[in-house]
Amino acid sequence: MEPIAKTYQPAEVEEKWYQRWQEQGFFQSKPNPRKPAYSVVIPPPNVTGVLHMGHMLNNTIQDVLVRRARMLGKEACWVPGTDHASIATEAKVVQMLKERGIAKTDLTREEFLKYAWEWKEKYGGIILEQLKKLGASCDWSRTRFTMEPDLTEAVLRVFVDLYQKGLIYRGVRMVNWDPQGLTAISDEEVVSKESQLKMFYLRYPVVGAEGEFLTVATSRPETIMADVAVCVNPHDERYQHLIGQQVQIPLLGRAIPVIADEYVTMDFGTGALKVTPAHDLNDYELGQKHNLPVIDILNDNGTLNEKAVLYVGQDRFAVRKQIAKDLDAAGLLVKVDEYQSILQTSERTGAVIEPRLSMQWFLKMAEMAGPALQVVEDDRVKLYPAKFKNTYRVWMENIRDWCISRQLWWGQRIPAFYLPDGSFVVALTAEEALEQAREQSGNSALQISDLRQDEDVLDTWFSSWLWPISVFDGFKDPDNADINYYYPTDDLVTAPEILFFWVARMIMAGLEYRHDVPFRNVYLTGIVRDDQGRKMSKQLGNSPDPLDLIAQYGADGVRTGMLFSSPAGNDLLFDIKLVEQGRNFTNKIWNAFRLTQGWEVNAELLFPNEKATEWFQAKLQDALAQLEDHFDKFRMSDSLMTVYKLVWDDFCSVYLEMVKPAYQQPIDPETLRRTTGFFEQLLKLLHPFMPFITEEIWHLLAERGPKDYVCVAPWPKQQAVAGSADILSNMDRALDIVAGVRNIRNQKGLGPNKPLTLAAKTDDTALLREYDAIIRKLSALTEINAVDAAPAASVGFVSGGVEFFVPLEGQIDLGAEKERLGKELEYTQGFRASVLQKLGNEKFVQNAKPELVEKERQKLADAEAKIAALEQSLAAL
RNA sequence: GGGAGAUUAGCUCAGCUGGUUCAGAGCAUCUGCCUUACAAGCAGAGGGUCACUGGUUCGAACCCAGUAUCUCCCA
Repeated sequence: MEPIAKTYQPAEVEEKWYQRWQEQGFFQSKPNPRKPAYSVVIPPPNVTGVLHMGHMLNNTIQDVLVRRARMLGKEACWVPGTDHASIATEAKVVQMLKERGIAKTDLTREEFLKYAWEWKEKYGGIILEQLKKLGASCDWSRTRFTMEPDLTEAVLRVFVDLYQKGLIYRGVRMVNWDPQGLTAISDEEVVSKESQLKMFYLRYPVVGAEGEFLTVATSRPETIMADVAVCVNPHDERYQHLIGQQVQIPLLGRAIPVIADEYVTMDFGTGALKVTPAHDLNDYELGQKHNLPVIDILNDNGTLNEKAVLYVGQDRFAVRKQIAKDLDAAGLLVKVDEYQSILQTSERTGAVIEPRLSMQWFLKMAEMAGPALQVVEDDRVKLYPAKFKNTYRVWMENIRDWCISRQLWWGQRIPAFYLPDGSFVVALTAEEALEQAREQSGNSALQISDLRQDEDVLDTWFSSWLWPISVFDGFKDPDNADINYYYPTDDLVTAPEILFFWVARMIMAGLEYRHDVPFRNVYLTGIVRDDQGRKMSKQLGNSPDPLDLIAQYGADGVRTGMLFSSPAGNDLLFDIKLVEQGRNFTNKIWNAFRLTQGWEVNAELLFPNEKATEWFQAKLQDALAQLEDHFDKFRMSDSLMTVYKLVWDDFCSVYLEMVKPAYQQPIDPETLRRTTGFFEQLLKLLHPFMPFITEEIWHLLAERGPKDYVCVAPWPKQQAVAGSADILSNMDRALDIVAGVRNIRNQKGLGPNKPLTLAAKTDDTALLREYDAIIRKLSALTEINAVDAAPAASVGFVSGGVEFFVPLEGQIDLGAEKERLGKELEYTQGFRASVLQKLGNEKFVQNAKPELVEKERQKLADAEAKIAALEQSLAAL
């Protein structure tokens, strides 16, 4: 047999096992009426994206849940896929074309889409391949894409349906315009950024009052050409005389009225607000209220149009700089202040958002929000951590209509068809549209070519909100076996930032189209940050490449590293040390395997390890119960930590040390059998976290049948161990004695193997006799004796209320020993005093639970025994 | 400006319905060890006025009020 490597080599085994799992079809799922279903849909990543640390965390958690469910005997189904990410993908395609010298405007829609699909075929799905490296146990045969034909059809049907229900409408609204992406985006796609801005103070000459000015503060001087009024607070004494007068727009000279409205804050700026309805939402509302006109001076791309009169064709930011100079030159600029404010930017392109009036499609939210809030309030959908329930409620109660149209080509084209007269019909196909159009217009001569389909596409989230239904073909075939079996799905793992974008809307769609929630539990992960708490980003360059990490530390190491510090909902401060710790853990497991692997069996030997195996069995069951509890509460890092400590501390540091034979000595068959059994149990518990190494060792540990993989092994069952509590506490006492001896070895600088003896001052020697072999083995003692008094020249310690002594001829510092015992005595006396005080308190004795009072009495008795013992020891010195 | 949450060891976090002298884990730290499974390791140790101030209670990290600081969401 080849020697086994001293350190675990993940690269060699990961590829192999992932391939075997797939060959065996372990990840593939189909409805099985004899098993309970467990389903998860992946939050579809952007089809052209690459794996980042956030994906790693998110998908590791999903895989842990799915693998455990599979082992629990459920029909586990994890559906993978990607979304088409319209803005992001279109931007990338536009960029690619630009590099080839092609402008989007040179292409027809069809030509552009051809390029886009080409791009998607080339780069799409890379991320799914990367997930395999992580070990993700998705059913790849079910991979879906939000723009594939079936899912597109689902989207269009839903659009038509909601339109017919009167929930979708078309209207002019102030939208968030992305001048770079050249599209409207929804409120949820706007990112507010704290920024240092400049506040310009401009003079507006008062009409008919030579030399008098009204000073207005604005951060956007380039929009003055779109001003239609200046507004002051009606109670502002400074401006009373101006209300109803007119002022001139600086440079431009156009006269606009001074109006009054309580909306204006008197102590912000100068208390005079320029009103620009076309370019600010609040101004728009103010304009509506006061019947003011709307002057839109911006083009789609953020340059000024001819309505601006000045600076036509220049970009808004260039104009801002220029106009400031020009105003200053004209003596109309009073001053410029720096101030902190919020800048709205596009989540997709990073461009500064322009509030802009335009015709868009909207989905009414009010009707759908009510039920979607209710199911979360009722815990029919549970959020983890629960604090997000509040956030969710606030949002749902203040929800606004959803702008679902995007001025892009990459996406599902809105199935609205315009008639020559400007009216429109909504239908799934052009043929149906034609039929409707003929009926609506009364013109039976209309042809398809007379209809013009809406140019816009639908928001990507308008596809993703259907995901839990559409991946199971629940729209195409609402009564099919898959949807009936897998829906509602069980758990959804995603980031809190898309709670509204996506989670809330999936709930709405689920209730609308399946009359049931889309999932029962939503686990919200935190954001992966670097060790300084900064969000990981490409720009900062503070994000490691996940695939490099896997190559370097192994997928199992990376997975556990990510989970070590990721309590639900909290951000994860990523530190490479965590991954190292994960890698070290794989190595620990590997070496435990090497140890047992090296044992030679001697069939003649008797079984000497009853106590040790009985204890580990109890310990394992204890840990299993804790583990189940953590899993039930979605406490992933606690689950992992429970297994980590069970394996490292209890199995490796204690159990294996208790049972392992002396160097080059053979082992008895029963110990080997039981140890191997324990190891198998541990591999099962470890498997969801560390799929690769566990599969590797599983197969090295024993000859396995063709279908015998830990990946599909049954999860250990909880079973009561008779006398478990005593077994555990007795061993704790024994191990505490071991620690006492080891501590003395350390303090006195004795080596770990120097033969020592131990004397115990007690009459109750039952425990010592029972655990004699274990204590002696773990602390390298030749013998343990019961004594009546402290042996001369010995160092002592107290454990479990009993005094122990290690005789050490000529190596004791009497003074230090006295001091130590004195401290111990002092502490114990203090402890007794506090217990006495409690027991002396009549109200305590009356009010507290009887078993609590009894416990206190026991503590008192223990303390008194200990004090007596310590006093004797001190006297003996 | 409105709302939510947080503040426990150097760091990241547990601490369930108040009840082991004011408390736990992992990592980090310190000390000693290359003791043939593992130095990616072993053994041991130290470390906290539970943000602050009051209150309720026989008893408070835990409940209440206020203060401070931080984070997130919304405007």
